[in-house]
Amino acid sequence: MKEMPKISEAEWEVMTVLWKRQPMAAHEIIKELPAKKWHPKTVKTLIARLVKKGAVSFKNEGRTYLYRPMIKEKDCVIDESQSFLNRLFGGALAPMVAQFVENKKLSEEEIRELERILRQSASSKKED
Amino acid sequence: MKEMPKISEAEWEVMTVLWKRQPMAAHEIIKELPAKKWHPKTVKTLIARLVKKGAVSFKNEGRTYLYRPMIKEKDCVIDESQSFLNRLFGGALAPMVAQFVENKKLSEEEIRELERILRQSASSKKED
DNA sequence: GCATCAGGATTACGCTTGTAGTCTTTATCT
DNA sequence: AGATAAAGACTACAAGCGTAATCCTGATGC
Repeated sequence: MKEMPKISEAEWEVMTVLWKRQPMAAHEIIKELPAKKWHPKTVKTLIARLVKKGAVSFKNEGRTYLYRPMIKEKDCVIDESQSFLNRLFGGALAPMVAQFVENKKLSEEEIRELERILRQSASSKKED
Repeated sequence: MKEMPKISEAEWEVMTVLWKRQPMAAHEIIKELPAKKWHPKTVKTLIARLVKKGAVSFKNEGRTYLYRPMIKEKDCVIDESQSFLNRLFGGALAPMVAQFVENKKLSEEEIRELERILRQSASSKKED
């Protein structure tokens, strides 16, 4: 497991657009972001910090740069999810799920969807 | 929904011990925390900040203080959970659960437990 | 009674984060 | 060619955070 750079909340949004399409120029990233959320300069700063952290790389394409993520979304999500689970639920999945389903009242639809996910996991397990 | 003060990661651990038992004196809190994780002075600082944020109150008990949480664990958990879900999964529960069950390979046992939780939610729904 | 100590109050300090602004260089418009 | 604009580099700056140390005051040990 390689050392994940720590991505802040605002930086995360930048990563999100880069994970969806890549590589991208700075102005494209800016355009993708929820309008008026940040000043373009702010986004530049976020990008620069991500580069410094090693989360994003760039290639000189003419006078401008093309950026691309250096870390995989999945890895980051796993990382964050784990720390969330540990911090709030001592690492126990069941109470976490319980909390969520209790909190957001789920529709029949959603419940069935979740059950499907679980059963799928159960069956894939057998094949190991 | 009242405005939750933002609890940092280290502060969260202090809250955790206060939520388990309350009220507590500073030295008790320090003792409850994973030994050697922080210097006692550090814990004091954390407590002081929680007080300033309004997350913890104290009552003068002789020469020392007894602290107690002013915000409910449940509320904080809901708050954090929501922001986690939004940040990483755009608020969609199913992908989040999918990610977790995929990531931590669950035992049959655990899967059944989760199914139980879901079915319970489904049935409680009928009674509304 | 004086020295010591425990506990809260205050202060410290460097790093991160959110949020930009300024500087420099180069391309482009007129 | 000079003005302007766009992109990246560098600078700014306050608040929050992790991590304590120092200060002050009242209680306690001898």
